[in-house]
Amino acid sequence: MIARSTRRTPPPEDCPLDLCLKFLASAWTTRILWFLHCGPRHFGDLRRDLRGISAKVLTQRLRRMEEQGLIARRKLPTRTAQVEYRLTATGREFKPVLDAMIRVARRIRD
Amino acid sequence: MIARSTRRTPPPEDCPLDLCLKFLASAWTTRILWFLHCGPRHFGDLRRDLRGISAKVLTQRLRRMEEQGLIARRKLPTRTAQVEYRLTATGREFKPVLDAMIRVARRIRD
DNA sequence: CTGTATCCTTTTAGATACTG
DNA sequence: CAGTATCTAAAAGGATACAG
Repeated sequence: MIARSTRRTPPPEDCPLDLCLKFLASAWTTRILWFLHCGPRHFGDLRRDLRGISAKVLTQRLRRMEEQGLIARRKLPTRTAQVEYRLTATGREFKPVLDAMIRVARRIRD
Repeated sequence: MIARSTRRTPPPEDCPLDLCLKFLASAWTTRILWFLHCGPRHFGDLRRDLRGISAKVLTQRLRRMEEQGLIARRKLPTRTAQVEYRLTATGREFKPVLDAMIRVARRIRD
């Protein structure tokens, strides 16, 4: 016997999973997506949503997500500086993943 | 007008998303789950599956996943030391999340 | 084959102070 | 309100050598 194994071969390395993970690499990123699914939110709203996140890190995550095309940034023409973030069409594509995460979490918790 | 905002309030902080993220925090973890969904695999098989992972990091991830109850470790009674890792029932619960990740990745890629 | 031990780098994040 | 700047810490990961 020469063949070293008859085990099933794993999926190819170009698995789309890797692509998805490039987007969800940070725990904060996933949470930001979640909160924006409720609708557009201001920078300050997100800071309150994501209790504990620092302004620096929030800015970093938002900039990254903007580069990736997940969210869009818009300055509001208000008196005091205000900025609104909203999901792009691409960003909305992740909803099924978040829903699946929530479902499995509930099952494990119970 | 005193209320500072009429914006939708975000979901409660005990969102199950956080629980799920505790499991999928590492990119390697998600990939390991994926490969184990094909069936039980040896330590060396996983090293080849996860091209680029070091033995140290693979061990770290596997130990952590074992503690979390995602996988089970079993020493095989072979002549040379061999260890098999397989998903637990809890580990299998994550399949829908992985599937959703793959679907969105494919949509974004195209 | 399945790890452990060391050392080092990168990424992520927190704290704090400050600005337009 | 929405950031920037700076410094620091913790976590994740890589490389290499070595062990049972």
